[in-house]
Amino acid sequence: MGDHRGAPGPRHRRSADHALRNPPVRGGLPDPIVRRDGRARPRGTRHLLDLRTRTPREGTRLTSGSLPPRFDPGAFERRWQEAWDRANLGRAPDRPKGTTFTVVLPPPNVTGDLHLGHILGYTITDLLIRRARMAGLATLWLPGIDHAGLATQVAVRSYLAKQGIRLEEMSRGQVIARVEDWKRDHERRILAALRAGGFSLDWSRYRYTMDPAYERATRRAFVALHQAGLVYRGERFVNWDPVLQTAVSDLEVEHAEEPSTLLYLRYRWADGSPGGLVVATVRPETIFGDVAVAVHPDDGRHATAVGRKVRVPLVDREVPVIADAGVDPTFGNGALKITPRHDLLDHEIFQRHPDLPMPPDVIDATGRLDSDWVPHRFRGQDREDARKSVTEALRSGGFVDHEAPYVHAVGRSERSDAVIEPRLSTQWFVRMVPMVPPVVEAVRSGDIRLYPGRWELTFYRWMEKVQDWCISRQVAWGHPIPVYYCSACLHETAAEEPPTECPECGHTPLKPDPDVLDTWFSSWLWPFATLGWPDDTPDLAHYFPTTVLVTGRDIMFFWVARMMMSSYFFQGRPPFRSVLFHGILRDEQGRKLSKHLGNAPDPMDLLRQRGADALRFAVLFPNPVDQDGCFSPASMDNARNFLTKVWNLVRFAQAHLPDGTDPPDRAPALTADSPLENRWILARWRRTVDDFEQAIAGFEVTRAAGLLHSFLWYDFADRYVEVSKEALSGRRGEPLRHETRAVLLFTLERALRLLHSIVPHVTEELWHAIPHRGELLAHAPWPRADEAPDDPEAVVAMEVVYDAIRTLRSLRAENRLAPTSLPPAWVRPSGEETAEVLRAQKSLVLEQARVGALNFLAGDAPPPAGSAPSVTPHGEFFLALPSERSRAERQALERERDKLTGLLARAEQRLADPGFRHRAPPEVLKASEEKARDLAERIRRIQEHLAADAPAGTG
RNA sequence: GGGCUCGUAGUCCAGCGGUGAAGACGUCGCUCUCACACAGCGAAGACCGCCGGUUCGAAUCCGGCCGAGCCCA
Repeated sequence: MGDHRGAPGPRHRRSADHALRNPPVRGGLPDPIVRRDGRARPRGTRHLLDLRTRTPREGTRLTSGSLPPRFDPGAFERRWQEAWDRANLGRAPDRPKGTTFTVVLPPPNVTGDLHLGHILGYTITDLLIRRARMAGLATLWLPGIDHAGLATQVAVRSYLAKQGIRLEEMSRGQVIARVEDWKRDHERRILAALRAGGFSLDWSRYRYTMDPAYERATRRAFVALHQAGLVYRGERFVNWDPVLQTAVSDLEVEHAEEPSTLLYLRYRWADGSPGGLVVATVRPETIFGDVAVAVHPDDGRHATAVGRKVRVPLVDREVPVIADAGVDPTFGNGALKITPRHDLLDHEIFQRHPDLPMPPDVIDATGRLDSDWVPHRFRGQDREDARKSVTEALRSGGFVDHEAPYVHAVGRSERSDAVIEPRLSTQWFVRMVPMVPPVVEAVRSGDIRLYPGRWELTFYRWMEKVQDWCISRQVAWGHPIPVYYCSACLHETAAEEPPTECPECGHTPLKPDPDVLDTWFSSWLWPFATLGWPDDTPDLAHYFPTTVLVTGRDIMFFWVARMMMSSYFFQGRPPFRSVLFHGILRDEQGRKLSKHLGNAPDPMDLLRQRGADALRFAVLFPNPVDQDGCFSPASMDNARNFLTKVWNLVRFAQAHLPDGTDPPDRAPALTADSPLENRWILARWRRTVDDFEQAIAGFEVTRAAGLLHSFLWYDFADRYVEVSKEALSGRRGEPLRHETRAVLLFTLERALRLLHSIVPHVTEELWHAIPHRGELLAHAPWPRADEAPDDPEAVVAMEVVYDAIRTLRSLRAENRLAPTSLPPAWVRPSGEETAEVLRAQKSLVLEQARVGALNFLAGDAPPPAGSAPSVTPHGEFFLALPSERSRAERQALERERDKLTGLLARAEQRLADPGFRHRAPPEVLKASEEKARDLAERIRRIQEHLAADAPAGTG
């Protein structure tokens, strides 16, 4: 690989060879919009899924090193991905020296394709990873995929169902073969998307939750927990999915309010006396499994009923009325039918009354009524149908006292949407409670930090009431539970490798457990199993604990919390130092992006049409990633516009940097003669780096992106580039031209380095178009703030200058002066400092405000005749007008006066308050007084100007 | 039932005790000025959800209400 290290330089890039290897994007059509004709272009017609991909104009890309005016991601993204691959960019060192920076990729499920939420998480991570790598840390970003047991089997199941194939009718082996086909297909697509996104992962360490080594880690974990008594098998109530016919964990059940009917059923007295006990239920179909009716012991209404017997409707079976404190006397009539096999609470009550008989299941694993206790006519009916027919039978039998609409929480299976059936069954569980304390302590003490911090509260709450975790699943796709049963002595053996004989009695062969493990039972080992655990590998020693986990907060409990538990149990250490939770992306109407709603753009389409960089920038900015942000066509346009801006900045620089310009190894040394703009842009750059680093330290990635956006666009492009054109032209002398070129190049090159962490391809392409040192931007050193000097004076002075420029430009526009005219202007500065700055930077104001002269008025000089005034905090400005004052100008003055009057009123009110004068800090008081004086003075001057030509008035 | 988050211009969103409430999209003028019309310059547009409280001072802190969403049972 060594001989291919060199990245393609500009020469390589321009070769026709490359143009051929990167043909125009598929489906590209010529752009029908006339580009240079602003008038013909329809306004506001932009679409996210704009399929009119631009065909690169022949010739533009291949001509003499100059970049076309717009960038075409299709022309270079692939090429740089390949260059990074050749340079082994993502490859982490085997023997790292110094600080390491490790992230494990939350492994995408092979269930389906990547969605925008993945792209968001990966973009954030790649930002952190590229930055760490450029900063010289030993950086590992470990990729992988998750077999996603149940979820994938369900996906395959519905895929097959569309072809009329029923998964239930296939053998276990056939199911696995089908799912493996599916997995291969989706793995390929996921990996293609990860590459297309430009994510700098270490592919040499790629892992899959079902590769043999990972399976071994999963078995080791199970056996170790089994030995520790933290994994056990038992008959307990579980959430049963009757469609998929498997148990699922509490987390896989989604609760929602659903309308139903509450039936008040009359259970007649067994002794034949009139009346009976009225029992309320929403599940009449379970009455066949009743073994008692319970009332609260303190419920006076039913005191005499306790101890008597009632008959279960429709079957006439006699059951006792019992008293139990578990009954909620406020529900229905306060009488509860006890169906111990189909309701958790009923089961608890049942257990406190040992004399009650244990009934059979009256609902089977498929959700149908079945058992000797069920009358023949109802057997085989599905729960929903049975509810209707049983209700009907109860009504016609006169058992329904009354009925009422009722809304109650119904649990549905996350995967099949089937209503969960509480079912007593024998399953494997993990005891969670003993695993909680070190995790809670880690978060409390800050050993693991959650970002944003507000999630801590939610995290603790869940931890406090965590329940045992049901980990066995009755499906084919997953890690087999490594337990083997002896048919002779009934001993169960948990072992990493199948034992040949029963360790208790020597019996052979042993029967393996038929179930598989919950997919999260392998995922919760991800941060260390991927690094080689259970072996004592160098990677584990070097790269664990990992640095940060970046993930959606929807899997906080499924995954993040459980990883912490497993890590403290198996490693005695946290799995990561920080967790960054990002939000869920929504569309413009605030809906979750989902395939089902059809509002989820496929990231691959966006990647192909708009490029990885635009997509990456769009998910980070402008909507904050830590909230449930909105992803809209506008964000994509915004990103594209910004990248075009950066692209053109480089084109500008290219045009002004002569061949042979030195690479910007350090910030240019400024002299006492250096112009304000050069001092200012370097100071602004320094502050931008500082702010960027501060934002990243708190994982505020949207703010970080925004800082670069506003620096490059508003400071660098709108101000610095405009201001420096004069110097770059050479009209202000060669020494200044030389210095300005150096400042321009330094600032732009450094900004590309920071920006590279977010939009790697376009920055890499641009970096190679300007003087630089090194083979790849991806390997360039991370900029440091202290490379450039701070210069607070320059920052303040530039603000004063630009206030003046804005004021004069505004006067021009309001008075509709011709763009070419160069009217003279006057200023009466409000203070000596302002006066000094404006005097020193006069030429800058003349140029940027397009005025012919800037004259300074003494404090008492009258306003120049025939001029438009504007009164600002920095002074009074006047612009010469060709004729009398315009109506627009008068209105602007009046508006300004009214606004200032309002402000003054507020300021005076504050100053009139004795409390304020006594309690406010002196500097605040002083500032307020100055402000009020300043406002009053400016209002006075505006009034003068208005009065000066009031009679004319007509403009 | 318990908990969390969010209500700021037409839209998105920043600010989180003293600001003339920042920015973007959109809107309206002017400009195809030799990096960029996917642009530049200028303009209009917000009593910061409502009601109380704390404070000399509240968009910002506290309480209540109303509205939107999410999580857990």
